[in-house]
Formats: sequence, C-alpha cells, structure tokens
Amino acid sequence: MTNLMGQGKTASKLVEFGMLQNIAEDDSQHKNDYKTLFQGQGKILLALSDNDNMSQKALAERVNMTPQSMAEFVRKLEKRGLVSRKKSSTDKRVIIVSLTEEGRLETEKRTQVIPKYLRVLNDEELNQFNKILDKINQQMYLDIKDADPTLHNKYHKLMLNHVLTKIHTDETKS
Amino acid sequence: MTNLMGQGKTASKLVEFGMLQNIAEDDSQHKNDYKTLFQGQGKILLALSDNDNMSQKALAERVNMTPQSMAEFVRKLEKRGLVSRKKSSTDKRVIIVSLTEEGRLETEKRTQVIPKYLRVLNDEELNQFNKILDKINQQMYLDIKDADPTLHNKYHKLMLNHVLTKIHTDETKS
DNA sequence: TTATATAATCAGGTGTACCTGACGATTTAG
DNA sequence: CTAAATCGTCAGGTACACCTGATTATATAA
Repeated sequence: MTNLMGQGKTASKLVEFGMLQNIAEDDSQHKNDYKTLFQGQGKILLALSDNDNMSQKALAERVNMTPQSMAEFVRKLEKRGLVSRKKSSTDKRVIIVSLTEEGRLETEKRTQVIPKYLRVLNDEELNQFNKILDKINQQMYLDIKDADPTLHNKYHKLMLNHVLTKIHTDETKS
Repeated sequence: MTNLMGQGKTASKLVEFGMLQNIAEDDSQHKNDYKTLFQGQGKILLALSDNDNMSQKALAERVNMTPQSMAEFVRKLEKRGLVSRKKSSTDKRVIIVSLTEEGRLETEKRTQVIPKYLRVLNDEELNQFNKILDKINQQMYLDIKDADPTLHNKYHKLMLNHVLTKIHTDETKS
C-alpha cells in the first residue's frame, strides 16, 4: 500500500500545517483570524458576500443555525458597522440584512489575504498546488453532499464564488 | 506579476479548503475536531505527546498560557481520563502531568486521521503535495521565529516529531 | 531562621459560539 | 374574520478557551 503510506505522510504534514497556522495566529497582530472566518459572525459575512439582502431566517437556514443565534450575530455585526438591518416593505415581519460598504471591504480583506508563506513556492509548485487543492476541494464538496445533501445545497459550490472571483480579478489587475 | 496572480488563486483555494474543512466538521460525527486540536486541552495533549511528565508550570510556558489556565485544562483532561497528575517527589510544590494510556491513544487517533479527501490524489500528486507542504511548513517556522523567537523555541520544530514519527511508522507498517 | 521566590489553587471574570423556550407582531388560509 | 403559520425578539443557558488577583504550600537564599 504505497499510496496509504503517502497519504499518511501528507496527513501528518497537514496536521503540522494546521498547527503552524494556529501558532502564527496566536502570535502577532493578525486580525484575520482563520478560526473565526467560518464561524459565527464570519460565516454570516461570507454568506452575505455571496448573496446580499437576505432575511434573517434565510440566512439562518443558509448557514445552518437557529434564527435566534442569527439574530444575535446580526446584531453584533450591526454594532460593528458591518451589516445593516432594515424592515422589508412587502412583509413587515422580516428583516433584510445587507453588508455595509465597510462590511464588504472587511470581508474581502479577510478572504483576500495572501499568506506570506506562499511566496516560497515557485510557479510550477503554485500550479501543482492549485490543481491539488481543486481536486481536494471538489472531493470535499462531494463528501459533504454524501453526508448531508441538504447541507451541501446550502453551502453550495457557488457560495464563495462571489468573493473568490473578486479576489482573482483583483489579483489579475495588480 | 504572474506569480502574485498565482498566489492569489492559491490563497482563495486555501480559504475554500478551510471553509470546507469547517463544514465537514460541523456536519457528521467527526470527533476529531480540527478546530480544537491546537487549542486548550488539545494543545496540551500535543505538548505531552512530545514531552511527557512535565510540571504544570513548564507545560504552561510551553504552550504559552497562564498557569491558572493550565491548571483548569489539566483538571478537565484528568476528568476525561486522558492525563494523570501526581506530586513530584523531589519538590512537593510541583505537579507532574502525564498522559494516560488512554490519553496517548486518543491523541494518536486525533493526529493520525487520514482525511478521506486525500484518496483522490494519485502518487505523483501526493508527492508534490508533500514537497509543497514541507516548503510551506518550513517557511512558517521561519516566519514564526521571525515574529517571536521565544515562541519559536517553545513550539520548536521537534514538537510534533514524536507524534508525527509515530504516524509515519504506523503507516509504513500497514 | 526569616524573608523571598516559586508552583499551584481558589475565586471570579470576559468573549464567542451556539441552543431552547416563551412570546409578540404580522401574514395568510380557511 | 378568526385561527394558524411565520419572522423575529426576549430571556436565560451551556460549553469552551482564555485571563487577572489573591492566597496557600513549599523551597531556597540571606
């Protein structure tokens, strides 16, 4: 099982990678906390980046949490000036949440960070890495779908497209 | 700046990768919570895997937290049966913390998990991935050292060696 | 031997991500 | 038009990773 051995090696390197990411964050002034990017308030910002002006209910469903939690986080985000809440005119029960300009910038900043360590890779390696990540990510989408089709729909492949496309574009420009 | 563009692409794929890891965890029965592997109790287990029988004080320094926090976490780990605490015979003030057999197994289990998604990579890709991760990890060690030499010493490259070597060995056997 | 340092503990936070239950304000369906 | 469904809020809670300050043993140095 040569392949299994290779996988094990890679797995341990990934663990190491995870550990290092963590340490690097603990340390120093990084505000782009990798850990919180995909949880709570960060998760909501990402969802809004993909699809703005959602009701709290829809948002809650989208990111798989209770409406109460969503209300709490949205309120916190509002306090931070990253989202705004306005009553829907068609249905006075619902509240439409949208990113403020600041929120949009903040989210972009957080997802656009190019980790310093990538600079050690040359073009060929970056290319290889991209292909590998593509394969892995694609497989993870499938695994998630396998485990829970509903979840998969919510976090559909398109979720990050908005943000990610922007990154590519911006990068291309520079 | 072709290279910068490549880096941006890779960066976004890494963000996506992180997001997917997170979703996959939320979902389903994974107990090997990637998020907690390097924090709090998990961090301590890792430190002990590398260097067992440390005093609480030494442990606290090693993982960069206050002795009070350490005391709390160690107590929790003891309750879970993963570590044992015994008074040092030479210095009755200090408490020596060590992994129980269960703790050792648990830690190995948590670090040994081979993510399912790796199976989509062929031998060549695994090889490339390994090389890339090696380069990246090495660079991250340097970056951490750069930012804080003390921290670097504590989380020295050797930290995970113990655990990781075991993984390699076990994998080789299978 | 007495003052001081040191390891740990107790007590009491803080912040963040969640959750459940109860309830008020609308909207919609019968 | 009234009852049920729907969206959101309020109140209160849990769990986990931390932290500061004060205090108790024990060890060491003057």
